[in-house]
Amino acid sequence: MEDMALASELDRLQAMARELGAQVDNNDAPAAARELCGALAASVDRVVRLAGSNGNAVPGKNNGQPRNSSRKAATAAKTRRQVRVASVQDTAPLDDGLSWRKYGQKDILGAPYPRAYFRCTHRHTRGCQATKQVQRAAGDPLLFDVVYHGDHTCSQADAPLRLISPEQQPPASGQEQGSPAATQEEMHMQLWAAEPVTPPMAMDGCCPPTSSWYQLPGSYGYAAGAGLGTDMDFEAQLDEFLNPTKFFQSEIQTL
DNA sequence: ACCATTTGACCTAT
DNA sequence: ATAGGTCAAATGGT
Repeated sequence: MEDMALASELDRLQAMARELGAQVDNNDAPAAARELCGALAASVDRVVRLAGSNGNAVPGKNNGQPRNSSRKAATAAKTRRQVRVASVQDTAPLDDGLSWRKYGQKDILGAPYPRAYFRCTHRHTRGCQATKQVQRAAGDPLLFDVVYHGDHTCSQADAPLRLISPEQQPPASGQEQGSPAATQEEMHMQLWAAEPVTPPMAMDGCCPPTSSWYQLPGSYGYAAGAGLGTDMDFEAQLDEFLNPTKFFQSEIQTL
């Protein structure tokens, strides 16, 4: 349907705008370029706003209406985190430094790339229920949408704060593991890394020590961005998109 | 031999 | 009926 195409295009636009923004940020580009980039971002913003508010329910976007309004969704409340990772390198597998085991892959309707399913390696040995899904963003093979759900109960916290020293340990993002306050909540976040040299890494954390997010090394540029095909809140996306200085932005919703 | 990945089948929700 | 998610046998690498 055309809504799908619209959403896809918007996602592409946002992705490209962010990519551009990162480029502009990383290399001290001329002021003109920055300005242009800002204008572009604003334009994309307006388009997204129009699309989202016109009653045009953008597929895959949660326009306020709880898609899973049934009690089933309530009972199945799980933590869920979305991360968008941009790899400027290429299609190298996302490596967040944590032990995941791939257990499936599916072609997703309307998506050019299949979705891969991973679970924690220690699922059986430690009963860790954490899983993640990785899918290439439509239109931009360098963008990966990574969705984590479930709490890591395994103490893979052996994996230290990898963000601090990327070359030693891949970065890991914090999660609310062991944080009871967050267990009933859904956390969406986009994380965007753009670094020409570093290998693509999804900064997830298998078993983060706290619910806070780690500081990111300068070599990574993070920007909030479009949650493509998932129930991202549009306004939140915009806020994040319009605040590139916020390296991180997370929102919490209940399913 | 062990472990991870691949991939078609199967299950479940819509 | 269809799509998304998971299982598990087959396969390959170390």
